[in-house]
Amino acid sequence: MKAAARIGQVLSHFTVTAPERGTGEIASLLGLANSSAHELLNGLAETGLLQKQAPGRFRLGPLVAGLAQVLANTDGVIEAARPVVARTAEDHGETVHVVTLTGRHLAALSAQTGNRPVGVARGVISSETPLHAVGAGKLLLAQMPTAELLRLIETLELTGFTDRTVTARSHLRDQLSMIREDGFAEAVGEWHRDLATCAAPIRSHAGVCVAAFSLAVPLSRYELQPRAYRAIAIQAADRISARLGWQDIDRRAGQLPGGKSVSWDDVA
Amino acid sequence: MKAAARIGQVLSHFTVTAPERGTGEIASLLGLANSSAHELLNGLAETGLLQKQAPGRFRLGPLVAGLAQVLANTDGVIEAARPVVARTAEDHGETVHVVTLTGRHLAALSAQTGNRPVGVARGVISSETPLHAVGAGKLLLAQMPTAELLRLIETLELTGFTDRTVTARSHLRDQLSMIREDGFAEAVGEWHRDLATCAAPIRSHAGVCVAAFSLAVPLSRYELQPRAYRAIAIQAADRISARLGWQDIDRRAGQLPGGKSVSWDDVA
DNA sequence: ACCCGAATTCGATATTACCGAATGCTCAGC
DNA sequence: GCTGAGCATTCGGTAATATCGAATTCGGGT
Repeated sequence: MKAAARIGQVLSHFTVTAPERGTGEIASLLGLANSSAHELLNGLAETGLLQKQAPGRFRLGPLVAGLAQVLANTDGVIEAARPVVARTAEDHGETVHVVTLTGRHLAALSAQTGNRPVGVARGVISSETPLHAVGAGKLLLAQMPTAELLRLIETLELTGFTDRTVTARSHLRDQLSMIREDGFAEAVGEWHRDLATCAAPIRSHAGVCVAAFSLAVPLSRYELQPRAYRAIAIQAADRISARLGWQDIDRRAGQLPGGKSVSWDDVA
Repeated sequence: MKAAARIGQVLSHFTVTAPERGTGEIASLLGLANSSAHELLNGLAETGLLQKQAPGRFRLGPLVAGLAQVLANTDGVIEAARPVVARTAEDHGETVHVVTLTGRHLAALSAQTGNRPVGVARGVISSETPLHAVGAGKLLLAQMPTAELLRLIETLELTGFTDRTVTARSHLRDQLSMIREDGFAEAVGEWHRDLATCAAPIRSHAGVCVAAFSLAVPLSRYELQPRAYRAIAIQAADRISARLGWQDIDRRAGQLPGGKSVSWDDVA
């Protein structure tokens, strides 16, 4: 396997639920010999991508934080989203995320917890979040090029978490095409019984969906006024899109032609 | 060269001032053939550490943002610093950083810009920041194990930026030993003529300095009340240290025995 | 003091990272 | 519309190194 892929795999195993890992742990997770994992991890620790806490205990390192600062300062989406995220979290007191898709996993570009006593932790959106059970996941799936999407769906593990979880592929496909037309996705009690999430697309100047604006709300509050949260998410996403230079010509008349997505990875 | 080190190098070349790079660019920066750089960059883009904007144009990718979120949720220092950073930036309106040392470069663990019309951008602290010309750099140097520090100083490029920059190694060494005793460092107009920075150590429960709390202020405001900023930095750093479990037994009586620093990398 | 599990070291082998030359692509100038 | 320059990209051969398994050391627990 290529070195870059290997290192990506290693780093991806450092998660919110397991932020510290050992040599043997990584070895078995990747199916490598302990000695190989040892060399990898220690190498990464020397460069600063990881940090050695104790012999054989590793965490993500300072270089990650540094790179993230660069990203936060230079990435158009994050930059444009910053004030809107802060404002929305402040105004409504709910947890807010800006999310993209990395391969088959979600990644939070920014996160802000609400200020209410009962609320959702910022950790809900991470690489471990099941795509099919949160609003942002569904929305981002719905924006993918159709061919690629169909291939991906086949390989997704549609774990059932509650009785509301969508576990049938056909059902998911139907939902996604509706979401693509609506420009809005929600998942109410589909992952955790007491969690509701919804999301709206953030579009670049070219009209391509580059991220999702996501709201995570305790179910008890969400079901009091679902329409309101829907409006909040869409409005916030549109505001960010506007800051990215998107001209909302005819939001109601229809979406982009055929949902065609331009990605340079498609040249394969 | 080892793969981990190579990849660290590549990523480190994506900076605030040059957030987007091309194949040939990286190749010449690392002294590789174009084809090698090509394979590296595209590999990284596939894993999500980088993002391909156009053929041959790369930026940091969503995986970096995701990892940073993990770090922000699980790293004790960042976690403990979050409220203090927010509070300090809010109260005084100045730009605030939490900084560590990665090899020979600074890395910002968190950053918050002030809200004043005239203020310092958050980008001041990055891997490109000269160690010897900002408070955080000096402070972190001063906390290093002595032997390692002396070796590092010899290899530092003490570029002169203004007439106040410390460019003599002997002068720097003297300053650093004072800083270690004081538990405070400042750099007034040593990098940019109109910039003042100061920093105080953040200590873990074991008393080891794990990061620096840094204040970046326009010189015009700083020189009005330098003592006040000093107090703010020290107080904030101490507050964070307290949240990390540090018992400040005798701050005035003296520092840690000999400034001995425990690092698992020292076993070499 | 002893033992057990896990990390680390070490040498042999297969993988792949690297290079240089040839090709393809995009854009600027004519 | 054509041509040329500067890139990125592809490809095959070679040298470097990632990987493995066994032996050793280290640290925590009894």
